[in-house]
Amino acid sequence: MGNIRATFRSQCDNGNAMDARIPSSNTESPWLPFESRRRARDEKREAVLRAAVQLFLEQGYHRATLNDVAKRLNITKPALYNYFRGKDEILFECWSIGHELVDECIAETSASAGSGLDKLRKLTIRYAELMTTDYGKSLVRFDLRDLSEHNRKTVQTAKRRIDRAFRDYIASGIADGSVKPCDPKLAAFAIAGSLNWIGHWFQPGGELTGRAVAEEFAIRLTDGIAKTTTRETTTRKAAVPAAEKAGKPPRKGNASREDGSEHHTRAAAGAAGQSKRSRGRLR
Amino acid sequence: MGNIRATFRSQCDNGNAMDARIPSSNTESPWLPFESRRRARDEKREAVLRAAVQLFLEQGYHRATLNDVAKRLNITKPALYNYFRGKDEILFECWSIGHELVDECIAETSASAGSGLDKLRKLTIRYAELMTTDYGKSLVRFDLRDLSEHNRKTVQTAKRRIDRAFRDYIASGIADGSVKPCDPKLAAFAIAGSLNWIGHWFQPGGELTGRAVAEEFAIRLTDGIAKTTTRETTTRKAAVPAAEKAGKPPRKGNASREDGSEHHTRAAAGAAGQSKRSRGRLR
DNA sequence: ACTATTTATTACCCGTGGGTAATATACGGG
DNA sequence: CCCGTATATTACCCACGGGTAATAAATAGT
Repeated sequence: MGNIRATFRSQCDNGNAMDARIPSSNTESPWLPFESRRRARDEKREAVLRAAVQLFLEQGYHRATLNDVAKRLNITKPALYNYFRGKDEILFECWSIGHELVDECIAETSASAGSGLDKLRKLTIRYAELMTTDYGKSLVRFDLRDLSEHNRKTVQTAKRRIDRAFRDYIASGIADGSVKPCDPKLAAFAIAGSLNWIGHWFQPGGELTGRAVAEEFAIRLTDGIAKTTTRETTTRKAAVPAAEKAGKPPRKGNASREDGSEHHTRAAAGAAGQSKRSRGRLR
Repeated sequence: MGNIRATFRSQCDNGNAMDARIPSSNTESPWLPFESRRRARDEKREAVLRAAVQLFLEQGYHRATLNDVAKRLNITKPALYNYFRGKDEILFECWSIGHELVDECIAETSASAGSGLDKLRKLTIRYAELMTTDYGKSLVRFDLRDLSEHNRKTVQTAKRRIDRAFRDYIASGIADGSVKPCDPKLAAFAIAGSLNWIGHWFQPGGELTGRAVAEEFAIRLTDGIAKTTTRETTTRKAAVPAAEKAGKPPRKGNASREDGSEHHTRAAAGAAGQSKRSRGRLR
């Protein structure tokens, strides 16, 4: 039955020519079928996450099995446990990467100059574009309840932080006169909801590029509350910065290390990278 | 272990006083603990659906088990199979009810007079309010991929119909001058996305009523594309019409009735009720 | 009352899939 | 060259939950 020895290699024929790191479906496996398996640990870890997030999005978290994930990487299920404590931790890490990317967007936006409306637009366009990527979709397509208690709290906190950013920009926009008076809470819900929904319908192969959707939405969503209706060409900048490697293995270990919560820095490229990633669960 | 004989009755102490039918979390079971179990078949069927949709929303489809559903109704799992062919069919029926409700909204809106913008606003407010109900949430919180091939197609078709309604109203609004020129497709995505997201965050117990959210969203979302910015008090009408009973049992039967697709009419109260519900799957 | 039909119950099956134990192979350093 | 560590494999466990078979209780009809 098993014995999937060589005979693979399958979809690993795109040679190289990739420098963009995180967001972009980077489908190649560091595990070449049966020989030459060395490579930095973190690259493998990230490869697992890339495969996992793709599968979770394609099939849904519950339908996608760890065997599926492993198969896509030319390895077997137990090998995954060298890098993660369990399925839900993989899910959490996908979520974490998404949140780091959002935090970068927020940090950059907050650091920039401009009115409240300017910032709202800037965040909107960045957030929208993020929603067209795999890790961005993670933020809205996965179910909080699949996480452990501890990790769920972490994610909830992060989500609140995002919501806060939208509200703050709107509120400051009202204060500086760039935004019409309105309830920041509901307005934020309306805008963020529309953006989040992108993660449900956007398909990378479609007629629309992520950038195009982002720009259109930025105009459409902010026009309703802007004091002066603008149809400007929005700011143009680089897509998303790369992520540099760091951190160390989770190690399950037979010596019961209870509640080991360690950190894994994934520095931002341009802005202040205070993005951490906590690991470990109690079980 | 088992032997859950009497000793129940639990949460069945709200006496009566219920007349509102479908949308409104109507938590009471026609199966009183162990005596007097008669009642029309369809009422039981609907009670199953009410319990199921609540549980699916609370816990998520995959975490909620049929035992959970049954327990909430004071019955046991196999009893559910008197009314449904399987778990995924229950899910589908929840979806179907939601779609019938949407179809009613669309039908009423289309039948009404007014500009494209008027219709867009009318649909928006109704749709938003629907998203605050259990069956409305079904439309956006459940996963298509949990359905059988056949049922999935049905739902997809229905979803396209909804999308079409939004686009058509926007397009006709552009034609009659009530809406600013824009891409109907993207504008519809933006509005519907925002509305759909309500189904993810709205909690009935919160500070906001469904009606309040609906009215605020109707203004907020259409202001961006309206030619004349209005802050009108939106139309006031009755919530949602009742549903009358009809149809007949699915019956699994040991005589293999392959591919039995029957219909179950659920007439609308005010508008033309062409809402059908197809049943059966191939397996 | 007896019987047929519907509707529920108890007891069970079994596929699936997350997770683990034991083990084999590669790698790196002294 | 050999040993320790990291990393992978094979083979297994077992809980969970959807679904079914056999059966019992209730209901309706005559």
